Amino acid sequence: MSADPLARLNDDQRRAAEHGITAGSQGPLLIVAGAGSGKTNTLAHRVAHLIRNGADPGRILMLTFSRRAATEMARRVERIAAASFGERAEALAGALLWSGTFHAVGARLLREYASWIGLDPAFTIHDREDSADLMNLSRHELGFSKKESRFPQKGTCLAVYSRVVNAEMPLETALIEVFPWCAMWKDELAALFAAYVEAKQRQNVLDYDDLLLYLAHAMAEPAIAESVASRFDHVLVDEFQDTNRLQASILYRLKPRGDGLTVVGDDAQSIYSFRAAELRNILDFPKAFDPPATIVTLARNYRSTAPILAAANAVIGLAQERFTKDLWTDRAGGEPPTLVAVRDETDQARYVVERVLAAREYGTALKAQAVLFRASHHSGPLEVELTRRNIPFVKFGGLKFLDAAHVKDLLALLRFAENPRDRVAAFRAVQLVEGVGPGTAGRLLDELAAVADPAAALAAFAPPARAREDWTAFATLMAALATRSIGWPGELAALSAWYEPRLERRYEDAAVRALDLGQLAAIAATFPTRERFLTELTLDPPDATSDESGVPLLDEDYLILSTIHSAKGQEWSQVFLLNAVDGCIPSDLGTGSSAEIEEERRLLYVAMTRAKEDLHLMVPQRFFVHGQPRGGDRHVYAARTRFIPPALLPHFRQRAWPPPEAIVAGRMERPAAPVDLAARMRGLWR
DNA sequence: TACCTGTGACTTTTT
DNA sequence: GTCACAGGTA
Repeated sequence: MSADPLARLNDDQRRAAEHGITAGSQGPLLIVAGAGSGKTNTLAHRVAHLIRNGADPGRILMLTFSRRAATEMARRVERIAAASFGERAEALAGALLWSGTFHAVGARLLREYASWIGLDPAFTIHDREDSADLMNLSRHELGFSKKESRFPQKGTCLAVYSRVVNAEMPLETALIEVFPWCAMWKDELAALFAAYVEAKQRQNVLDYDDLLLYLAHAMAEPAIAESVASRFDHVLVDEFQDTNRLQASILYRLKPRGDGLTVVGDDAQSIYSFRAAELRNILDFPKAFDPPATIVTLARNYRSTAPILAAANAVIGLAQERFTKDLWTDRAGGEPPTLVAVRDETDQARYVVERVLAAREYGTALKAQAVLFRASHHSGPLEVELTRRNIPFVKFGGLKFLDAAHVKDLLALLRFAENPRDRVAAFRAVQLVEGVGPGTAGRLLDELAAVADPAAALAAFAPPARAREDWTAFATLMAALATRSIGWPGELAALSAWYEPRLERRYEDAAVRALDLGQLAAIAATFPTRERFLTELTLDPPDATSDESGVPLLDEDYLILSTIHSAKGQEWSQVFLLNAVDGCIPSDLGTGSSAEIEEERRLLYVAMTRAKEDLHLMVPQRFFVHGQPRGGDRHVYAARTRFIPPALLPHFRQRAWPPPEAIVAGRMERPAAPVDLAARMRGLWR
């Protein structure tokens, strides 16, 4: 144990870590922490310092916004605690019982307090897809799918609902401000949402928003608020600029006077307004309390070289509105970021691979390098090139393992067994039986909903003639799952065995998909019960799918591919940003309002500030458009992102790749004598 | 009623 | 390249 555990912090960081401990006051604290300013480190030191000064780690609540931030935080606290506690660190491992996303903590508290609020603690949690499907059922039942002019699709309906809940705003306001093209459907949407809520309650399911909504409303009851609040002496919130109003409500009900409350954030890195993140949460935090919260600002950047930081500062400097100061660093030297002009996405991928391999030759591990992009599908050509050249990579963000149809099938079966009233799961599950379609499924579900014992009704159900043969095996299997006679995780193996013939019938690539089922079984084995598996899988889905290349083992070296959103809070030695062109950043889907444009600018800022040593912004001159006939060659010519106008070019180095000479050397072979084209042109008219 | 096929609209970021 | 939906057939 070192003499001063905080010795490695600078003065500002130390003030943040020690706040309220030496002074004896436990007033609220706001840490405004710029990119790379050692934010997570400071927060982790604060937690360790609290514990060292007598705080009970079991009574510390650490809330983060994303799952990735949650794991990162837990890891750092454990490491720092281990360093400063020495031998006692062993006893501390796992002592931080309450650390996770708002949603995960919400789910856990709701299960504990279920009986207080008339909730069945065995509720299942619907992910976004499931919620949209359930919304769709109500949409059909109300007859909105057959309107003369098009009614919003299920995903849009859910987005409106989610906005209303998370932003705590009236439906009308949400429609006007965020979904103006749906404003004509206000009454229908209100009716739809009412039906949706009733459907959820009948089936004993909660969606993501409910995890926050139920908790917020429960906490409005003084008795419950007091009980929950009394469990926590300290509450720390990371990425506070990304929280929405509903989350703020929960926080203020938990700690109305702000005692022991610490929040950390950076308004320049707010990139989640599509999820109703409310920048005012962080701006108004200090004055929400009396006396106001203490503010500590961390403006020194320890991550990037001076030229990279200067370029990033220049980009964010053009923002219309900004509250935090520029970051500074004393890391001298380094190259300015490079703007790389390439012909198309294929060359872009080749350039990245070439540079990644070159850097590895000079000693930069693949893991210390990352390729970032705005939308998940932007990495497609790069993934092809990486696979072709046998370079291992792991992709974060975008399509989830759980989104694959065959994985969803298996989970639907499992969820149906766990909660027979879960209509979305049941609807999907029973249609896996050959000869059962939407009609039969609907009829069965109505029967199940009407009886007291759904398991018995399932066994007694008489399916249509051609489904009869398959049905017996299905009903037997589901009965076994209902009575839990097989045991966990053997249930999943039994389901897979039943499901696999269907897999081969349905999909060409059944072999690849079967691997996913194997992986699912491996994941399942790490959970003690079926219920825990289902809950935690919904809230904490695995990131990577097992395609042909397979998931690299954790001790292997691999390249990181990530959406910018998923890259927040991370850092790498060398960073590539794909498609730094208008239409991608800003996305042409997000250029409606100036607020949206500003968010895209912050997105570029977040991407740039991930780099420690080298930063490459890729500018493909053209790329192919989706949604055209096979083999079509429609493409658009792209311009450099508008967030790097000519005035900012001095902060960058520009190059074209491949260099012009390479093209000449590779392609041209001059004829012995020059061809006199001019003479031929003249000859055309003679 | 299940299932196949053709047509048209849409395609972000995450819990 | 996907999803929602309409229409035809067994």
